[in-house]
Amino acid sequence: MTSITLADVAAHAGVSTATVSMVLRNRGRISAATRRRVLEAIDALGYVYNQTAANLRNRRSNQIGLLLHDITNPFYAEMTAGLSQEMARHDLMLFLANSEESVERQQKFVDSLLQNSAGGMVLCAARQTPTLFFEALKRRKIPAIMVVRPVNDAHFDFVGTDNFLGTQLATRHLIAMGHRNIAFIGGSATSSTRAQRLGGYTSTLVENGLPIRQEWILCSDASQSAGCQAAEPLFRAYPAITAALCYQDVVALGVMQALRALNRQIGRDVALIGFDDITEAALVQPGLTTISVAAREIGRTAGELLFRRMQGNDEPPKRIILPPTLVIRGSCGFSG
Amino acid sequence: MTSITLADVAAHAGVSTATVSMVLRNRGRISAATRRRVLEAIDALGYVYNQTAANLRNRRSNQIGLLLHDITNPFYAEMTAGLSQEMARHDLMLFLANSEESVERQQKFVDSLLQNSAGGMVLCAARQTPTLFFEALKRRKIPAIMVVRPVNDAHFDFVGTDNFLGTQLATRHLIAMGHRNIAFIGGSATSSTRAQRLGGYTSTLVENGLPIRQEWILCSDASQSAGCQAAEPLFRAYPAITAALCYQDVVALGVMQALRALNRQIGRDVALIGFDDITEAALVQPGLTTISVAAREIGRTAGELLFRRMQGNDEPPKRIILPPTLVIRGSCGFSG
DNA sequence: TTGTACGCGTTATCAT
DNA sequence: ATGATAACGCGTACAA
Repeated sequence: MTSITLADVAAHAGVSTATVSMVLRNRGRISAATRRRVLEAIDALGYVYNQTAANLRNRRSNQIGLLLHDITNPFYAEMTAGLSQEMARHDLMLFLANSEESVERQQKFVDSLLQNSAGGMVLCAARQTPTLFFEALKRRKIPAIMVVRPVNDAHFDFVGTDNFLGTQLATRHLIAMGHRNIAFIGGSATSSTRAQRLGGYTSTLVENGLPIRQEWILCSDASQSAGCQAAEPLFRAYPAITAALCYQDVVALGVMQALRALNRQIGRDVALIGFDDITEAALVQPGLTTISVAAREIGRTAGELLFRRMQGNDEPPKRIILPPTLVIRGSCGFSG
Repeated sequence: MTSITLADVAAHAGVSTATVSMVLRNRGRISAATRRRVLEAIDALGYVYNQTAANLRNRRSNQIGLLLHDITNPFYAEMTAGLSQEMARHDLMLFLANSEESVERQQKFVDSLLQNSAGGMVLCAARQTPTLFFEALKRRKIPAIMVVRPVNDAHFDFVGTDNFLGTQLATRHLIAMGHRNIAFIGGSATSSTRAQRLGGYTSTLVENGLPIRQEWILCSDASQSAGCQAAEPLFRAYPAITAALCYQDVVALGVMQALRALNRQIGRDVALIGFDDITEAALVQPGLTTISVAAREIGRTAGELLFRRMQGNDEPPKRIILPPTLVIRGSCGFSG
């Protein structure tokens, strides 16, 4: 099965390899007749274009990489779908890797991308990523878009959501519903995303003359069980709390569990708001009021921007912040 | 930024390119001293291996493709995570594409894989895939593993679950709980997976001397809303139905909605079983009893098998059927 | 439109 | 036992 090469096609069509290459890529000025002959030869021989040879010659491939921590997280799955769609539109191939927050795996993936002459990458960097990683990445001239988790380096493009505004919206909503004792549950203490969300919450409390109570602000891992474990002692210790803003929907789902265990009815005794608007938020009973961050749109936007960068666009780095929206469901009750 | 090549490394270390190549790939007989010199040179020059050049020479890449219809479906996200993990173990790069059931997009992706000399692929073929597609794929010598959706061609390896056994387990469980009037809701009429699941259901009914009522067997799209729309008229028309077996969890979630709208309590008035054991199944209230098909395990297994095929294993095509298990939650009640 | 040097590892064959 | 030589994989783009 000695494969057919572009040279074979050229010979069969009675033209040069340069001509065939130009026909294949719609470049240069080729007469219609020649073009037809070439296309016929390609068809007759069953020629398969060798992208690898082209990539080698071009010193650049049509492959881009997406790094996440966990594709299983519905938020990231949705984002991936958006990016994937955008990549398909431009005939780019998408590499996927899950870091699972491992800096080593992340580094390995990026190294592989470089070895494959990837055209670019979209990264949601692992939590403990050292500054060195970004420094090294900058030196390579490969376009890289950061998503979701902002990076402390203005060199990189970033696409994410307005965390601050998101929790502002949420907190205002709770206050408008009459709540005065609002807890904040979830997130890792070292997360800058959390800092922003926390900021939206605390600043809105202050604006409304409400006190900030440190003991009502909790951290938790990004899982349902962690949310549940964090929430139960909180609500037990402070029965005055009538509402909680959660760092993530998945945490909010855990808080729901805790409240059920405490026999406090969600939407009546306690109002709950999440963040992310994952699919599950619409499925639980009552539905989880949450901040929607348009995960798919983040993916799509990152894809667009990356594509432009790959085309040579060298405007200054951009920070694209997609506006979050409040999605009202049953978990805050429906009274004003 | 003229990049460092293997030849540069060789020059710097005072050896030939062959030697450097052998060091990099741990092949052949290289003395420890030479090896060290080469490694030092690599380090000193900041050499980046050019995988593309290697792929061109090898006429094969370390890249493999995964085709799904929708990464957003939690079942497939989970499977992807399993495959991704397996690929990372073997230093293989994973291409991802969503066909969204489009035969064209699927073909395009596979063509791209061929053009990139992919080492193999894992496919969950689009629903209307023509036989020609598989015929053409067979002629290429590239390993391809089919997952989840079986293909009518014994040439291909397959990894999936035992749909028949799954619905047998589910139906037996319902019967053991005392149900006699059991509906079957969901799936596309043309799906062979559905045929199998339906078979497990009907044969178990027959085994137990229960009648099969065609009007209690419904199709539906794979969405919550479709499940809801299908279920409501059914339960309205046939109040005698006390249990339903759903083609998919996502359909079951819709059926739950419908039952709530009809004021029939799930787990008490009507028992419900799903299929897939997606994350949401554990989150809804009451929890959805379902058939777990170990999505992650399917991905991992497909990855293992693909890797072996890429290593040259040419045993006859395998059909690996992972056993499903019944996961009991609240949606069937807890009485025996 | 064409001729052809080039991108860069790989490995079979040969040398010491 | 170690290492060198050089042909090769195949598309691209520039000079002619």
